Amino acid sequence: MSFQGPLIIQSDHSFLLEVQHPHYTECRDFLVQFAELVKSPEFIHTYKVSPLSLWNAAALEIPFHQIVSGMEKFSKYAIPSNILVDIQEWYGNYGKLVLKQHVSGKLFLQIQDDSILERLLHDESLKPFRLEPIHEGLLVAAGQRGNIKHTLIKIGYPVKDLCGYLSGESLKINLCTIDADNRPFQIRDYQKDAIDAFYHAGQNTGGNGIIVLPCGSGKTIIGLGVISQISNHTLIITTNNISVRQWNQELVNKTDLSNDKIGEFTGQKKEIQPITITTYQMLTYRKSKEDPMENLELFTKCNWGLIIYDEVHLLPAPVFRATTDIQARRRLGLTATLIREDGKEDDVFALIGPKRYDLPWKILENKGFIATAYCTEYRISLPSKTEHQYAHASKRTRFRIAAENPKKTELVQELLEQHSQDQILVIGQYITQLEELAKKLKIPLITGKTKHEEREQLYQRFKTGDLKILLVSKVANFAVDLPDANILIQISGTFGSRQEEAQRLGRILRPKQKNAFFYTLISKGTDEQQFSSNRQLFLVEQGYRYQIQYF
DNA sequence: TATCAGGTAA
DNA sequence: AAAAATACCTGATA
Repeated sequence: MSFQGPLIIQSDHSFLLEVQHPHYTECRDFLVQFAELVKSPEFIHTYKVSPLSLWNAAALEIPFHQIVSGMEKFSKYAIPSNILVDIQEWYGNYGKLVLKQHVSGKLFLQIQDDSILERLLHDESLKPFRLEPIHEGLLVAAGQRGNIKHTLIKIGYPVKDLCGYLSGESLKINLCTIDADNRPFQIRDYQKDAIDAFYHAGQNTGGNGIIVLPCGSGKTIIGLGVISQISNHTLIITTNNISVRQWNQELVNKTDLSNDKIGEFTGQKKEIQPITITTYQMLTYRKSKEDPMENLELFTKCNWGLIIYDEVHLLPAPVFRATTDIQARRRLGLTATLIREDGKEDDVFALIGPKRYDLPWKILENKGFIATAYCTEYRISLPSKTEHQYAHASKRTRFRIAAENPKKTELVQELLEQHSQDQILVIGQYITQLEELAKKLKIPLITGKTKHEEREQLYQRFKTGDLKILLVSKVANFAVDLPDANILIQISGTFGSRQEEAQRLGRILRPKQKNAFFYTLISKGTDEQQFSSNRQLFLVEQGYRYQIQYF
């Protein structure tokens, strides 16, 4: 073949992709199905395949031959022989271990591959389970359903769990065709697809797993759809109180459920109803480390037919432990990124489930469901005085000095003038930096300390367009009720959080007539530049290109 | 009954 | 490697 592919596949499982190549986009869309982007400098992007990335591909039923033929099509050179062997093994490992109910009342771990069986029998970490070898597999105590899956994934073997689910208390729920505000309501095609993917993955009874969708694409709607399809008592767990209220509103607004069937279990209210919405903190609260988690015990007694984990990428460690014990309940995880900066992706995979549905951001953009966004990274030199300070600073304080580069103020001013007709959010990481900027530019600032009443007032003024610029701290990461804007200027952010960057871009993606612009400001040649490129990885993977400017 | 300050956790 | 925000509780105040 005379075709020179854009992809260099290396034997260390890294895939190098040429950005300038005419087939770049096509190849990127192919790679994101089973690989993860780890580096994205200007000309060559590095992807890596891992067992987990291939298990997710296998769970999504992306055919293996499609992965191989894609690699052959895009590869510039011959594919190293170990790569094909490795990815086939990883991909193939999903589904090799199947967990089923056994007549004895125990669980049957079916293993078709004798060499795997042999390995498991001698593995130290499996000793405590006292597994009993029988024909074609092992018997496991019924109470160990979660633990065994968790332990096995840590040694490289994902389990396909076919033990089924408890039916849960039933409750008829239907979605409305006209919402409470008298507007027609219809579920979108991709939302329907996501609901179906989840439902059919569990032997057509609704199963377990994760749906990944961009910010602003209506994840709550998908939650409602799944609830109505399963029509069982449901526990919804979210990250904060505002989000609890939002779920409640959406349920009232778009389903035929009466108010008294929906309960909020938070610091303010302690209701448990057929549909109960609570927070992760409430669930795992205890007075001291020695006390039991009373709320959790309270909830495990209920006969839920479905548990929804909102923003599943933020799921805290104690909830993992709790989830281990409720493997017989249907579980739906919702998220925009699925990336965790703490590397616990495999815990999510084992205990909540594999990815069942994923929709690239650019596809939604093309269909007009989210706004077209342009990202720019401004690299700003340090003033000579600060440069000197930076050079002599300890590694700890360096990041902060770079983040608080005083020249950022000038650029912010310039950008504000350029976009005088737009709704602009300025987001920063450090309160002192934000306060200074607020004073200099005479813009209102919202931080964690701002009273709720004052926040609402500012949000309201911003919504009506009376106020065109708003300065916000990290509250923006959690504030679900933050009004929409079309320009976002990021003056500093958390070390290398890909998740945060994605969330922030999501702030300006609600569809509107105007295009969205995302500016991220960093100090040239400092540690901040390194962190910044890490932050951008997820969005680059999704097809966003950061234009580099110098200031 | 509601709201606020203060402390703790993760 | 570090700062900020959140949500829980308790107890005081109105």
